[in-house]
Amino acid sequence: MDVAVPPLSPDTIFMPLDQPLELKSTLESGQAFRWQQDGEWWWGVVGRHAYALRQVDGGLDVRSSSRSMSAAVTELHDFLRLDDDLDAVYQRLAVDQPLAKAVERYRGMRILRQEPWECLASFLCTPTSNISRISANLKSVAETYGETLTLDGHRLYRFPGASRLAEAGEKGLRGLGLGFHGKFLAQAAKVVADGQLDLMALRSASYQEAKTALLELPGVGDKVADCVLLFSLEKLDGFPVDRWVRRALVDWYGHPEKAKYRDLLEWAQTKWGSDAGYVQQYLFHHRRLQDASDRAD
DNA sequence: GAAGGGCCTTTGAG
DNA sequence: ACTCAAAGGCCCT
Repeated sequence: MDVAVPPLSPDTIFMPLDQPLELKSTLESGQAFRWQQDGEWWWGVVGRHAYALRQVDGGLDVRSSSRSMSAAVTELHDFLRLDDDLDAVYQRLAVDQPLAKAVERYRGMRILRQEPWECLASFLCTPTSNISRISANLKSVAETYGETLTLDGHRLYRFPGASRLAEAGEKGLRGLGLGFHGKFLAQAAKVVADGQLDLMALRSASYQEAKTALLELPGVGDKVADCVLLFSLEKLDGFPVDRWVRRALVDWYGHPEKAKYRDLLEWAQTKWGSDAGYVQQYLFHHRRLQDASDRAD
């Protein structure tokens, strides 16, 4: 069946994919909070540039504020972790019932390789919050303090650097509705801006070394640390246990409700090794959306 | 050292 | 108008 397709603007390029990718679940599964859907296009920022992405047969249509489209494709490839062999991960997880179900539903959901500072700042805003509020908070922060980018008439904002948010301070951030998260974010911003913590260097550190360093920051406990490790610091064995993952582990794998965080973490890492991060993402997303649809009944 | 409890911001749902 | 919950962490017993 033929569908009328508007012509692509001249600077749209097609990026072929040889990996499973589903944009919606990847960008709306609580790992990144600033991508926005407008019709079939997804708008967001990676590095120094704005992007618009559209899922099409066999790949993505890409628009970017970058002058070099080859650099843009490289940057997206990195961001989307297309270097991970997701089908191989699926094969290893297929023996497990809840995971097989989650993979069937959300095939193509990928872990993202985010910028460590934005990732840390984002997850400092998550405790006892919810995804829609977290997204609103981070949007305010970026619009207030971030550099403006434009792409095809759309305005997007880079996430502000640590020194900019250190200047903003707790007051400025609380003023944006961040609540007590504003204090943690301001404090972390100062530590990073002062060079006391080199986030990028943690990419080449071990899981334990990197985690120990993150746990020094006020507002960073086991869970936030594991999110930053998994979503931005190359630690695919990171296994953040939040409310939803805990429910999944209790109901589907027989763990006691009050199991200690570190016992659950060790169990997951022993069982799934460096697939633990993907396991967590599928359990989280599956469980969260399942409960949401149950409530809608 | 482990375990339990109170507290912290804001927002939306019921 | 009230209570509950939301990708938790900290501090005190």
